[in-house]
Amino acid sequence: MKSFIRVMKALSDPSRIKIIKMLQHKELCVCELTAALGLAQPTVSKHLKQLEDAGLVGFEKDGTWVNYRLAAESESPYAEVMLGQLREWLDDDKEIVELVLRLPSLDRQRITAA
Amino acid sequence: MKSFIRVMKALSDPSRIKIIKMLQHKELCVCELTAALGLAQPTVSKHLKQLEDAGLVGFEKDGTWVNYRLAAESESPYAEVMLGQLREWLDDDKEIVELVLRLPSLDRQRITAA
DNA sequence: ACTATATATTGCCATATGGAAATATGGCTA
DNA sequence: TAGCCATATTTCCATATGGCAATATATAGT
Repeated sequence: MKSFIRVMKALSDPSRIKIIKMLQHKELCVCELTAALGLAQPTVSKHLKQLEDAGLVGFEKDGTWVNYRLAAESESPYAEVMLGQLREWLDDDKEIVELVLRLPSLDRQRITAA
Repeated sequence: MKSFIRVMKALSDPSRIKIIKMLQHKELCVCELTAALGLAQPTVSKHLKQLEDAGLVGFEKDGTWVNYRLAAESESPYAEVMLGQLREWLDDDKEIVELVLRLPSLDRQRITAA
């Protein structure tokens, strides 16, 4: 029950859903997610931790950068199913559409410069 | 997005999940759910309202009793899918098993008497 | 109408949660 | 080593949430 609740709670926040929907298109580092969401960096890190604890995302370190991606084979069956469902859901949500449209122009180099 | 979040939030609480898992077996009135969960009646009513707002349950009034059931054809596609998934999930959870085992002995008449 | 009963609503409290600012950590690079 | 940069952790605040007690509402039955 606890692991199930963890997944549901992780999926109960718009910011975390936006993160998942962006990660459907490509891996992103924390600074890119931070810029895209318009939130403070610690806030994004906290969200990512919750998503990771739920088995929804994973990451790979690349120097100082940490690239997050959707969990491929999660330990949680709930996470796997929900990630599958989320592939079909919310693609037409206004906020999601706008975020995804801006994804190609997201560049960690430019973000740093700014 | 809002309707999706509503469903996820509704499914983020153990008590509400227990309600759904019990309703998979039979319709139940508020007093039966209250007795089964060991919570105060207003607490259960509030949970039921959240489940209803999410499109997860419906009810039918029968005199003073109100019988709750799982939503058959929900307005929310998210609710429908999640109810389907929950048919397959958590059946082996210890707390759920115990609740379901006690379901047959749940009798609204006896509850009133006590 | 009056009473009793099942449920809903309201008000309140303790804890959980999302957010930002400040600080700590860890890995480059000079 | 020093210093910088990306990320993580800590701390704090405002709001949200789950719980109960008290009260309101509604429907029987007398």
